[in-house]
Amino acid sequence: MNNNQVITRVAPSPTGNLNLGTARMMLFNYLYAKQNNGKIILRFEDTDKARSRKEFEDNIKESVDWLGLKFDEIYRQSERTEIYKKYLEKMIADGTAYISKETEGKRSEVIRFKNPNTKIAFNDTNRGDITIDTTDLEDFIIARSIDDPLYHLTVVVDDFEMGVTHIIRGEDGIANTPRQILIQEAIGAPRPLYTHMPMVLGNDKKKLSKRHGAKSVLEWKEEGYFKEAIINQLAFLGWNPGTDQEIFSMDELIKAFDLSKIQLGGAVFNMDKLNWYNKHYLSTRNEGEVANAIMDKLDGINEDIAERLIPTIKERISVYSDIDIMKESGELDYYSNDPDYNVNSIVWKDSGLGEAKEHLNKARELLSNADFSSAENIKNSIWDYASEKGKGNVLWPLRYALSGKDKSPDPFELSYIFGKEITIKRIDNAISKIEKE
RNA sequence: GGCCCUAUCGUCUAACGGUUAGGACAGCGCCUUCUCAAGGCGUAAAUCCGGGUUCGAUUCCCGGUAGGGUCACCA
Repeated sequence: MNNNQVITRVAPSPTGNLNLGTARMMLFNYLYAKQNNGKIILRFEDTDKARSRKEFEDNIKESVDWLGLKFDEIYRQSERTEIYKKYLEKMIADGTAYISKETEGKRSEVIRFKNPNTKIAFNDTNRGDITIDTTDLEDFIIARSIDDPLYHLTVVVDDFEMGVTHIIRGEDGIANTPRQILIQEAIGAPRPLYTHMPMVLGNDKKKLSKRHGAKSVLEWKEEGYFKEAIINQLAFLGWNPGTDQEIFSMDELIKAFDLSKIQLGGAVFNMDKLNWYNKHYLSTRNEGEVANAIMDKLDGINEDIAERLIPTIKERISVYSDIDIMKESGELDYYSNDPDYNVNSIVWKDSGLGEAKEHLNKARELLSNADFSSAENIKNSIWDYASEKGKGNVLWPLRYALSGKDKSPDPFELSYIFGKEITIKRIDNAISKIEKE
């Protein structure tokens, strides 16, 4: 047992699903522990029996597993009542706590801490010395009863019992620190090192919350975000390596992480940057895995077409859920249904309807004899003609005939995706539409 | 409101008294191109204000201002 071993902890209360803010706190504790060959403890602070739920605990566990955060030890405070009781009894015997008769509140009797009413000065590793007068804290309550301890007591006892050396927590913990130091001193616990991280903010600069549509880690996962993107994004919220490197794997983060470089001011969560990270990781992902994921989202589209559509989709999304958005906006309709045409749109710029028809006929002929095994081959079959007649004059009507949209992938790609039969059919449809005019 | 924390481009940030204040995302422009997307190149954009200290302040100190946090028999 090494007395100098770094031990960090993260202590969520299972009263909700794991959100990004807490996940970020876990990440920093994890990085710091790992880079110092230390330990990290996960402790469920479930002393509030009314609000704590097993399903949230499960959600938190599943989330950290997915993120790749491995904890060395896991505890549940509700199973440690005897330990807290021991300290409570000792404190009462010592006179640092006492049983108090109450005239207000839910109980007629609670246990209060005997506040010495001093100024507490503590050092935050990054913020320097912070001094707070504890007088207005009064004799705060540390337990509902001897068997029913409250947060401040359990935190201090556990951090002591578990040998926690470094507390890395949110800035909102600053206000709690004096109370906890008071209790440490009462039970003779050493003072750990404190680092308070800036909050994650929404666009309105307020603490990120459900109101901002803040999603749980698993919900991000459901949308198709990669854990690498989320970890990378989270790491850069309130920290940076001081170099121009933006992309970091977990191992690189462990090496590069520097607690002293943690920012002091709050950081706004930037969705665009997350999407950028995710697109990056999408591009470096195993192709088979990506193909399967995209394929799943493309149900409802003919399987052969969907198969050939995959690379086109991959290039156009940042995250898999973008495909759902494309579907809803109708952007994918022409992959499963022949489009309707607005005759005027078939024509490229100021060229005429007759000309469009002529080029479509020629394109039909060339494509009938073309090798459809790749978009490149299709392009080759028609490229010379298009170059000669003007690419816009030929390619725009062709592309429009295939998609019925002003904006779409290029006609070679579309032809390849559709295959010869559908390609020819749609050209015929467009031609007959022109003829009906 | 009391107490505490914070303050560089729109956003995330670099700078540890001397820089043309750098990078990334987003934006804009150009190139590529039949359109869109992707890609390449480029461009615009910041030291909250006022006092000090100093030969010299983004940087150190003080005061404002603004933002955030916290004031439970929650954690």
